[in-house]
Amino acid sequence: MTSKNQSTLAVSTVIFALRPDEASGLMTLWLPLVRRIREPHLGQWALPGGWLPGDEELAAAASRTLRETTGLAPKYLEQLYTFGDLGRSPGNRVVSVVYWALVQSDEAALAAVGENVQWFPADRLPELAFDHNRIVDYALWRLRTKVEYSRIAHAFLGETFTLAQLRDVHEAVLQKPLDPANFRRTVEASGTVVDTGQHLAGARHRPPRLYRYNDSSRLADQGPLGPSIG
Amino acid sequence: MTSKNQSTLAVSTVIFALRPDEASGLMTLWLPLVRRIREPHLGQWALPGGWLPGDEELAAAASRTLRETTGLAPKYLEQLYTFGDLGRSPGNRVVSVVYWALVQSDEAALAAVGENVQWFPADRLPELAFDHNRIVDYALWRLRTKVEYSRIAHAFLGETFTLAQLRDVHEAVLQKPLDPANFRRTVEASGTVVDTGQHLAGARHRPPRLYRYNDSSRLADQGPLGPSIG
DNA sequence: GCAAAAGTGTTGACTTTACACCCATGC
DNA sequence: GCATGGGTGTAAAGTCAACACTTTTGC
Repeated sequence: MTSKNQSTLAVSTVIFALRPDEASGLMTLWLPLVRRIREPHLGQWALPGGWLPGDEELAAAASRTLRETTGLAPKYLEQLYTFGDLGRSPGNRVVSVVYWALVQSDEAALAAVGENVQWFPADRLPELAFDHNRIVDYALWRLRTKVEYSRIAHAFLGETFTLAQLRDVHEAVLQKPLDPANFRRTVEASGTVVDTGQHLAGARHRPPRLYRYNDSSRLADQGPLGPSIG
Repeated sequence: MTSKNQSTLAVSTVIFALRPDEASGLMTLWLPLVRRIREPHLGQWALPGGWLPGDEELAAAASRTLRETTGLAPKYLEQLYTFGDLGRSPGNRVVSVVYWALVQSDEAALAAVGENVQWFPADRLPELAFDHNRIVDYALWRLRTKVEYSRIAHAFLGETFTLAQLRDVHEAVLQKPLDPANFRRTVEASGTVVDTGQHLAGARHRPPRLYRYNDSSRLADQGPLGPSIG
């Protein structure tokens, strides 16, 4: 077991959701963490995950462990990186295949929260177990530098959405305001969304159009690797 | 060994070098493959790699296995993706952490070539063992869609180089001709290369300037993860 | 009508692209 | 001189950011 030629394989997931900041009211990124219930790092917060069974696909294992620990089912799931530094865990060396996931805001609200599962704002995290702070930093960087935002934004939203909602998502991820006029033109030109013809009434202003994500436009993303949706 | 909860960990590397195509004389991407000397897939060509020892860093293992099998030492080494599909290997499930590497053209010429190691043009490969064709496709896609070309180009070239050589690299990777005038301006504006003041004489035309790669400009690449150079 | 957000139009700044042209060397 | 690639200049086309302005709803 603790032989020189063995490493243990684990799967972890960084899960992002978008919800309003309690103080400012602005949409910000949050993520759920689980409290360690055994050594090492007992009591500290960590990313949800678990050991990889020999008969389960990597993405399926990521999906399952995060469902078991947090009750969440991701709309978007993609491999992030594999961390395997010798010193990242005391004792036997652990190689972790890490995924990153996005969940819808309303689903995130329903997620199990308790003594051992809690949401934290992505840029104000406590000190996490193992090298998990580093992992979250990298996941945040990937989220923000990802060119293909339409799919990401779609993962945060429902089936239909207004351009203002879509813009909110982009602004929250990029952490800067976007010009509504220019944003509209950019999105329309990209062809990643389709006008449903419907409008959203109720607000005390002109009813905005509802759009739907254009499924036929999701190529040229991961390249030859098909996009994995857990 | 063949327990339900065990997977075997391997490390493989896709190595690229740039060399002139025999027929056209144009620079194209080539990669070395090793012949399988045992089952499964005995006799087929495969990516260099090996099992991961429990006491070796991932990047170090990638570096070592490709040195042992091909004699090459990469100037650029980066993690590509982790492949772990259940059906990718007969028998026990194998999870492979795959790296991609770039080597200098002149060094590639010195590399061991024999019955069991051979170079192939990247876009005309034979049928490889396991899922290695898929892995190479993905590595090629990553190479071509990588925004940060200067470091990549530098990895293919020597310490000093002319802008024409640098342009050759870019043209080979992107597979399209580039305007020499505009290329020059773009590179000079980027600040990734420095004029050495020296010139390269001997050709029967105006002697081109020699440039050097600017080390202080290599940030904002992998983000929070430091670049690994094996 | 008024406020608020949806949605359209326009202009100037900047970037990219195409190509004309001069420069310095070997033969 | 002539051929060859190095290196410079420049104008048209295209892209992007800022912001004025019109439209449609709830109250």
